[in-house]
Amino acid sequence: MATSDKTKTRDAGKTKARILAAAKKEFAKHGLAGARVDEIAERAKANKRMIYHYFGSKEDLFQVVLEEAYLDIRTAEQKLDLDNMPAMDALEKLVRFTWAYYLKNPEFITLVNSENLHRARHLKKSKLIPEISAKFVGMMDELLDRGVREGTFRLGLDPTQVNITIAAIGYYYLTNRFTGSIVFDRDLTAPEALAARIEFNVETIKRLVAA
Amino acid sequence: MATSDKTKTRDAGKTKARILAAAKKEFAKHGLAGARVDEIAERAKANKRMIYHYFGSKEDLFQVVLEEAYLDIRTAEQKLDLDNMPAMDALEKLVRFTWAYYLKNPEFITLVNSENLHRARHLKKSKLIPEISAKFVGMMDELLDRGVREGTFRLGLDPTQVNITIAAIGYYYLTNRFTGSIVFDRDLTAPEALAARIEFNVETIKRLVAA
Amino acid sequence: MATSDKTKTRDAGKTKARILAAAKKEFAKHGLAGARVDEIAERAKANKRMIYHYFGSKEDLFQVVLEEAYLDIRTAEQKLDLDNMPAMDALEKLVRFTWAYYLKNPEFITLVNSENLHRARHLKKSKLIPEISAKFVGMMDELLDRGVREGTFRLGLDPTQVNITIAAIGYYYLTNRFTGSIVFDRDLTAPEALAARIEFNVETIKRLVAA
Amino acid sequence: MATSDKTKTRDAGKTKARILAAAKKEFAKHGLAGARVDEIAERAKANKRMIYHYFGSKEDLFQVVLEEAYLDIRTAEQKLDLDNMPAMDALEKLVRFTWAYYLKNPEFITLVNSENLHRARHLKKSKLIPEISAKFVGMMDELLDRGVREGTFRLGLDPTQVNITIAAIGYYYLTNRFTGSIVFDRDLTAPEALAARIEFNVETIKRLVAA
DNA sequence: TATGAATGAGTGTTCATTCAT
DNA sequence: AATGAATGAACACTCATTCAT
Repeated sequence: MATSDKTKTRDAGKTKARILAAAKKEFAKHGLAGARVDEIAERAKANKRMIYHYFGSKEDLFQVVLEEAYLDIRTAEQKLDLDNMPAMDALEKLVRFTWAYYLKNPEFITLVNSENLHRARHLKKSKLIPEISAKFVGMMDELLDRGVREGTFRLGLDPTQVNITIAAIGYYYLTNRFTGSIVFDRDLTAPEALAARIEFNVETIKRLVAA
Repeated sequence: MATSDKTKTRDAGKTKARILAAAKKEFAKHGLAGARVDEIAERAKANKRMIYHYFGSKEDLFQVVLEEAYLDIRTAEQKLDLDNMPAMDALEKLVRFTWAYYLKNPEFITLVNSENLHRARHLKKSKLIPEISAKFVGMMDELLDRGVREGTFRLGLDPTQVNITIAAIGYYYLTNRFTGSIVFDRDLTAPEALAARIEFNVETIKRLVAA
Repeated sequence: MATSDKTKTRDAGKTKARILAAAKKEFAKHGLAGARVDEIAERAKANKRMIYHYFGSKEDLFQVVLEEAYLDIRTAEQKLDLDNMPAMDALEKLVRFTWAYYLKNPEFITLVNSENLHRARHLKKSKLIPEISAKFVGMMDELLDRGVREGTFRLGLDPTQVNITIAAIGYYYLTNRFTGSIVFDRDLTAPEALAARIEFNVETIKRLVAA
Repeated sequence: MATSDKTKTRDAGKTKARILAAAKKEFAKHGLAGARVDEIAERAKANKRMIYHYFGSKEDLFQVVLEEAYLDIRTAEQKLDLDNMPAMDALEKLVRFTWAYYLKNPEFITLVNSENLHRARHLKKSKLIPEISAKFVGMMDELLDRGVREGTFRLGLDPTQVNITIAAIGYYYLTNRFTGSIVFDRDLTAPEALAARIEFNVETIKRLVAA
């Protein structure tokens, strides 16, 4: 009788998940400093006290949100199955995936920006991130090697630089699309503009690695 | 002797300038939400009241700081004198300049990030920005045209995409160097790392535009 | 023992009531502009934050205080039971009641003065006031009609003018008793002075309506 | 040569007068607490420092404004020349004058209200006010005596009560016209409403004093 | 597990007043 | 006589966090 009519509450896992989802939105929208704990609680339809119960503090909550964000993108990348196609195709697939992921998960970019404003203070404390990052880095190592062997990639490319560049040309466009739309006097957020950008990016990367 | 140790006071222009400089640092360090008006006042050795006297509000001050930042980079770009050299050299010069400017003025990046978090709310109100942006955009238009005429650039390149890409590969690296250093397990801020990155970027852009 | 000395805490209703009572005093004493939120909090032995939690803002709090004040006097008037006596007696009763109410609730006058300084900005937003005012206005309509039927009141009296006049001769005396005491060089606040005034007012109204 | 092109400035008397006029408006509009010294300075097109130079402080300025206000109405009353007509006519003339004065000088009412909120703190310090008030009070003494002698006024009327009542029925209506318009669901500020009120007031006073 | 009430230290902003010229 | 710059105390309001149940 006690819990029967309150299935929403009294369920630790769900409450925690709702808080996390709400926090992700709030942190993405306003950054760490601008985010409001009250707002997170309300959005999560959870009592504010629960946030402290489960996560300890606003900053700790931010760290968990951030870790989850990285975990999510890295997991998705692992599922790309890039090994069963020519290296050049695999690379294009990765470029398109990265762009699509940023588009579908705009919080990722804002969270990372916030974290960099804080000089990666929270990420440094994480034990999870280095682990999952290693796999991601290894992926590009192998891909570039394979491309060289296949004769389509040039030799001597630094995998980290390539990785960063792939991220950069998508990430920068999206995070700066608001100021960019003013500077370039053009709606960078329009569907056609987005479509044009990804094609341009694919071309950029292909030319970058081409043998 | 009387005024020697108080040269700072009773000079509206200087006080305003000190406030602006202090605000630039504070906003760059903590973002709009995280910045503290008290801190700005203290750093500027000015009375907090003066900030409101000269700038109206924290947000208005942010807008002025942002405008000044854009004005500064656009002014510096205009001084590059790119017309008196082959287009490919001019492009490389621009890439190197952009990178150097970001490095020397790290606030620029953080301010722009902050502004994008706020969806360019302040830039939209500015009358100055569209004006100075137009010139900047025109510069690339002409450069690409000339490169094509000189036979070194390929045809059909979108100047805006090129501009964005030049900014992206520098900006992203720098704004994300803290999380990046963890993800890639490598000190991206080390002088050698910076040197390597700019060379990589020059290569990237050259390959992008090459005929 | 546990809760005995802290009965005030952890009771939303009581806290709210304490804030309202404190606000009434503070607003009455200093007006809207002169009132201090800190002072209200202290007087209410409540945290300042609670004021904003329950009432939103200083102005909103003022509006609630004002509404309560009007509600209180209108409720008290409804209890007068003026129907079971000759109209002239009823009118006198109302005059005496109004005076007594002003005397016992000096905040009412000051609050209304404050609100008029602000051109009824807050009252305009209220949905409650028009409702309760209608009943009050109707009361005088009926009373004057009855007085005419009973042959003691003259015909053609405007109920609103009578109402205003009854209020005026009491309200003005009390709100201006401080400057009045100087101008007339006489202590208008002395008990005898008050007693004399109400008798004079009864006479004034009786002569005003007499057939 | 020095002052020729600056006739506005460098004239102590005029600056003082402009400050006084501006202060009257500002105090009338916002009360003592709500009034802003900056606003007064701006309205007077005077330097803020001048206010302190001439008047010492915000409160002292308020006192001067208040004294001037009382001085003005009392002076105007003295000019009414009530002796050369029947007492009843003189009384009516006074009632109409008082109403007209309030209407034409709405600041008077608001200033007096403000002063009463402060329990006549400033008026108490004035040496001027008791003097000029005495004459005003004496006027009614004589008028009532004469009315009795002429056989139109009843005996035993307290001049102070009559004075207060004449003021009350005009003052209250005007000061409370904003809340009144809501309570009585009628525009008390309309020209017709004002015209109706003064006639009602004349009737009220005539009936009050009638033999 | 969950909650609504409560808090103290800020946080942006405003104000009357004084300083230096 | 007049001014623009500057100030410190206060003000309305907010926030992350804890208490009591």
